[in-house]
Amino acid sequence: MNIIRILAVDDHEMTTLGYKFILEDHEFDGFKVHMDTAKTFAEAEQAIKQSASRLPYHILLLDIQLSGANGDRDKTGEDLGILARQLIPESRIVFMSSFSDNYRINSIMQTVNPEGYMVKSEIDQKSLQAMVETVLHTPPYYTQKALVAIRKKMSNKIDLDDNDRKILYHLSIGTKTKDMVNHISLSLPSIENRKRHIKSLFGIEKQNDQALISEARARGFI
Amino acid sequence: MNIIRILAVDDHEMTTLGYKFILEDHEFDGFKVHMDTAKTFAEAEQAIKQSASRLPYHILLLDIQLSGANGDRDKTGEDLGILARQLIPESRIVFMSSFSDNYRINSIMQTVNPEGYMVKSEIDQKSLQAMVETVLHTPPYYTQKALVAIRKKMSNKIDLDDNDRKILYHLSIGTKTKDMVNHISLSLPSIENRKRHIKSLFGIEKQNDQALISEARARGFI
DNA sequence: GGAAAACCATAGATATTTTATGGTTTTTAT
DNA sequence: ATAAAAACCATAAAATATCTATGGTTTTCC
Repeated sequence: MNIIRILAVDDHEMTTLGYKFILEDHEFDGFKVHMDTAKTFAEAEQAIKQSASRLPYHILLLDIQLSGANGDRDKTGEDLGILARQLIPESRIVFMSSFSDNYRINSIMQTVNPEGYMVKSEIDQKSLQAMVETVLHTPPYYTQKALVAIRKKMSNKIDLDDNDRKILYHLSIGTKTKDMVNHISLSLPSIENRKRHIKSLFGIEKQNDQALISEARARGFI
Repeated sequence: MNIIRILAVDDHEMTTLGYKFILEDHEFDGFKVHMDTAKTFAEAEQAIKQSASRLPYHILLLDIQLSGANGDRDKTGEDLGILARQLIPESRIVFMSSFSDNYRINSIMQTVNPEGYMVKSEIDQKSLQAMVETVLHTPPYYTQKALVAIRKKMSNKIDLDDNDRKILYHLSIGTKTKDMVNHISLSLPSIENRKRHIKSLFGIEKQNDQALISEARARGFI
């Protein structure tokens, strides 16, 4: 009987335990699952590094938000994914996203290009098992809400460049426009111009930042 | 018992008949299917227009390639989709694509943004029925191979503008570079420059058109 | 081998984007 | 309510990027 080795990473231990019980107990066709778990970025990082030199994990289940010890600017599951792609490229990577992470899907599709993407509210016993099968044999596996987000992205005709996206990102986290010059290599008037330009692309000329943020969110940019 | 009205369009009559038998015979939960069929762009166009003024179709199943009477430059299922979105915006649109149409998926996602996309080789009784249910209740519905194509698109970091895509398209249909000036409003040196530029984006500097075409295909641009 | 097409390089012309500057309007905090 | 901060807007000059004309070299294809 083959063993499929999975590493599940989530800062809520109950979550990874749930994955573990469901998948280790299930009778797959031709293999059994063995699951390791990690609660923090550091733990996961070490597990991935160790596995790289010995037995690489077949599947990584990565939570996106990892509330680490040191409060604010933490490493995320996305960073773990990028690391794993380098160290164990043959592993299948699946993101376990909460709804609020959904705006990240675009970035994650480009930086990690995961074999699977599940929105947590849609995860149950059946979908977990189906995910493992699909990801091993015929990736990708996306849950319905992930598909909705992906469809929204794909149908979007407007393409913003990197600076535009940075502006929207900083707006979304409350950075003041005048302070963006410290994070984006553009002058203040340029940033203002770009904001105006994006607003016109979005069809919300002459409106304020709040309108821009909510429109950008509705369009899946943030 | 509610009636779900579907229009299926395909130049192979057997195909639409297959859809019709499968879906009209099946016992859905709370509704029955009534299906009309059309073999040509013109027939489908008329059916859509008529339905717009009376009872709009709930679902449209559109083949992409419609070999019409007049040989070459025919209207495609994509054009039908665009038309239908205007005339009966409440209808759900599902494309039935053969594998060779797959490069169109990007364009179709932007021009029509269909509720479903099925690759024909993956269509069977079960998937057809699942598609109807999903598209009515929680779109979108994509088959596995469609997902693979979508994933490829999403993970692609390189964004080419309209002129770049036109150049690749014309290359793919065998237009000579020097003749592209008749189809694209750029000078010859510009087109040459852009080809060089795209090649460098693709990491195939100093290679010929053949390499460019196959790389563009591999990356899902054509 | 010769013609056609693809490919490459340079420099001037165009177009776009950025920036500096100086101002007006809106928001925010007290 | 008012003063300060930030957002917003407009203009013109500067900097960049893109396009084009031209002329040449290499590759491809009969």
